[in-house]
Amino acid sequence: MGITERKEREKAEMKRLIMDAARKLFIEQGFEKTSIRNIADEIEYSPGTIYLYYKDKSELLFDLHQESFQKLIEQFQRVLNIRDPFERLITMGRYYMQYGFENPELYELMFLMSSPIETVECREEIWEDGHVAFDMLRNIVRECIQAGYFKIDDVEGTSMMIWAAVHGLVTIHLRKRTTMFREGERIPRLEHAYERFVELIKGKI
Amino acid sequence: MGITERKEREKAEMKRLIMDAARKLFIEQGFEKTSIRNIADEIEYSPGTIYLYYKDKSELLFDLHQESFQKLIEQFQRVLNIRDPFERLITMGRYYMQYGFENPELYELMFLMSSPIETVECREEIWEDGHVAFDMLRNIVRECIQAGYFKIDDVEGTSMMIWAAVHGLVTIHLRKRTTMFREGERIPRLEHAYERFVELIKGKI
DNA sequence: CAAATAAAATGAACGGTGTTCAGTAAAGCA
DNA sequence: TGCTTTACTGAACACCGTTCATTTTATTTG
Repeated sequence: MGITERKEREKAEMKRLIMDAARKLFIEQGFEKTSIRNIADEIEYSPGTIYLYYKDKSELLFDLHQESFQKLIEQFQRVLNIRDPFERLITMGRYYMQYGFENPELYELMFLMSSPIETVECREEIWEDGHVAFDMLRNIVRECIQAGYFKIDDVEGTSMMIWAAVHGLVTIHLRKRTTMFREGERIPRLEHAYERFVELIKGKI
Repeated sequence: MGITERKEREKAEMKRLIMDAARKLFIEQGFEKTSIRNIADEIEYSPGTIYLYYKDKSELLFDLHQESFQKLIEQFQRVLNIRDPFERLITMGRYYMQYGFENPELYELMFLMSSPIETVECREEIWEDGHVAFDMLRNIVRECIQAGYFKIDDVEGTSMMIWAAVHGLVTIHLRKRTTMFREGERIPRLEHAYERFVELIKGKI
C-alpha cells in the first residue's frame, strides 16, 4: 500500500509549497498585507485550495512561528562552546539582536504580533520552543551567578530583565522609533546602547 | 461676523465628537478591530461624514497619538519635584511602566504600532512630543552623570539603554509573551525585573 | 478497458473592511 | 422668496478571510 504513503508525501509537499510561498510573502510585505489570494496566486492555485491544507491564515502563522523559534535556537547553540558564562551571555545577547535585525518579519511574529496568540491560544505547543529558548538564557544566567559574576541570586528576575533590555532595543528599531537618529546610524546607535548595557552588567557604569 | 466663528466651533466640536467615539472604541477593542462604520454608528452619523473631518483612519490615529504623548509627558512632570536625580530617574521608569500597563491601547499606538508611522510618516510633527518625552529622560540621565551616579559620560547611549529596558518590559506584557508565569503574577514579575534593573544601575548586581 | 467512486481543486458568494462621490437636505444670504 | 454654499448621506468600488456547491482529476472496482 505504497499509495497512501505517496498521498501523504504529496500532501506534505503541497503544505511545503504553500508555506514557502507564504513565508516569502510574509517576509516581503508582512503578514497583514499578505492575503490568501496573494499566496494562491504565487503558487498558481485557487484561494480555496489553501484551506484544504491549512485551517486558516493563522495556522500558516503558527507553522512559521515554530520554524522561526527553531532558527533562533540554532543561533543560540552557536554560543554553547564559549567557556566563560559571562562571555557566553553577552554573545547570546548580540546574536539575539542580530537575529531581530536580520529577520524583522520573523521577529515580528515571534515577539511582536498580537494576532497569532489570540487566534490560536488554545494551542499550548506554540510556546514550547519559546520556553526552550528562554531556558537557555536562564541556564546561562544561573551559571553566571554560580561563577560569581552576579552577586544577587535571582535567576528569574535577572533573566527577564536581560531579555527585556535586548528585546526593547530590537523593538525600538523594528517599529521605527528611532527618529532621533540619522538614517544609517540607527542600528549602530542601538548596538552602542547594548554595549552600554554590557558595561552596566559588568558593573562598570 | 460671529457666524464663521460659530462654524469653526461647530467643526471643532464635531471633530471632538468623532475623536471621543474613536478613542473609546480604539481603547475598548483596538485600532484594527474598530471600523469607520463602527465609529459612525457610535455617533449616529453616516460613514462618509467622518471623512469630512478626518482625511482617513490614520489621521484619527495621529490625533490620538499626540494626545497620548501629552498624557505621558504629564506623568513625567509629576517627577520633576524629586530632588535627587537618580531617584527621579527610577521613579520616571516606574511611571513609564505604569502608563504602559494602565493604557495598553495608547501605549500600543505610541510605541508598538507600525501603521501610524508608515501611513503618515511625511508628517514630522508626529514625533515632536515623543522627542520632548525622550529629552526629559536625557536630561535626567545627564544630571545623574553630573551628580556622579554614572561613571561613564554617555548621555545618549545610557538613555537609549534605559528606555529600551523599560520599553522591553512593557512590550513583553502587552504582547502577552509571559506564558512562563502564572496569570495574575505577570505584572508583579515584570515589576520585579524592573527592580532588578534598578539594583543593576545602582551598581549592586 | 469502462463505469463508479473518491479525492482534489475551483471560483462564485457572503459578510466584512477603508474610501469615494454623485446626489440630497439644510443653512446662510440676497 | 430664490440662490448659493455647506453638511450629510448611502450606494458603490475594490479589497479582505472564509465557505461550499460544483467541476475536474485520480483511483478503485466490475
